[in-house]
Amino acid sequence: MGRRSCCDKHGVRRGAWTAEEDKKLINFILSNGHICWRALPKLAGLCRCGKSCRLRWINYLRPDLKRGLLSEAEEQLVIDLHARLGNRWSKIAESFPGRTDNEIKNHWNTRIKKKLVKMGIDPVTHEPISKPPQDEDRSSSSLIDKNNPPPDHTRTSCSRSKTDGFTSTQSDHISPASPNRNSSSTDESTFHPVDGNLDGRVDSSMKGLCWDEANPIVDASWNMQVPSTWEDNWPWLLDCEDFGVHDFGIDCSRSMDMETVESSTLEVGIRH
DNA sequence: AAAGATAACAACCGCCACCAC
DNA sequence: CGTGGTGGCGGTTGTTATCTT
Repeated sequence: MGRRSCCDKHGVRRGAWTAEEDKKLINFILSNGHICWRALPKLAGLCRCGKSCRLRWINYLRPDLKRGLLSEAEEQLVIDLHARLGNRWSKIAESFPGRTDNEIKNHWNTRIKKKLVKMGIDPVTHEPISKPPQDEDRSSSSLIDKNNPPPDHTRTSCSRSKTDGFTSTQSDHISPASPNRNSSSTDESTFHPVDGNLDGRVDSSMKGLCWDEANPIVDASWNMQVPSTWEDNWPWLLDCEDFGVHDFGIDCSRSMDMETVESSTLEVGIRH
């Protein structure tokens, strides 16, 4: 509709973030929170667009991020949630404290998808591909009951519509129950992770995998843990030898009393 | 050891929802 | 109510790392 992108492309850096930029961003957010993503780059002295800063922070710099590969249990839960929610990665990511939607999405696209195909399961429909593998161990994947087909996410490209959820740009067989991140009618309102199914039925593969607040599969160490030191949370930044850690006021955060850090990080956490 | 293929992941883009005015 | 700004989401691409030949 002709609206300009959030950032003009002139004078705005793109591509991989440098350690220096990371430090500036971390430093600024820890000190001030992110007041306004659009204004942040200027205030933090970054030649980036706000969107880019937000993404970098959320996907990579947040202190509460878990790193490393998804565990088997996490992977299985992704599969189960995907079967129910479709490609709504942010919703799926909500069940994985410390993981980002981007991370889960990437993991899905690069690993889980292939894994499922190997197992003879269509990663889109979660149905067996063509002839169902008779003797294959299907316990490790949650196949959806034929009477309760999974949400249709056969589209490879879709746009979201205010009124009817997804509008297909490639596939025209959209089921009415298609996932719609805006409508709470079909899934999130009725899907109870603990129950493990849309209507409370527990599919066998979900037993023992259901998200349980009391016994989360993933640890709960994501609650905006306050970094005690820079080395603890952003150790890779210290590897950069092009500039000193102290060049960007990092030291001030180190000496920042914990109350300040706590309030600022808490603020960041609360805002989202 | 080098080249090509593949996998993994960070980052970007475009669209949409929400909100303030 | 309409418009514009902003944040958030999902799809896609680009780059780097790893594996294979």
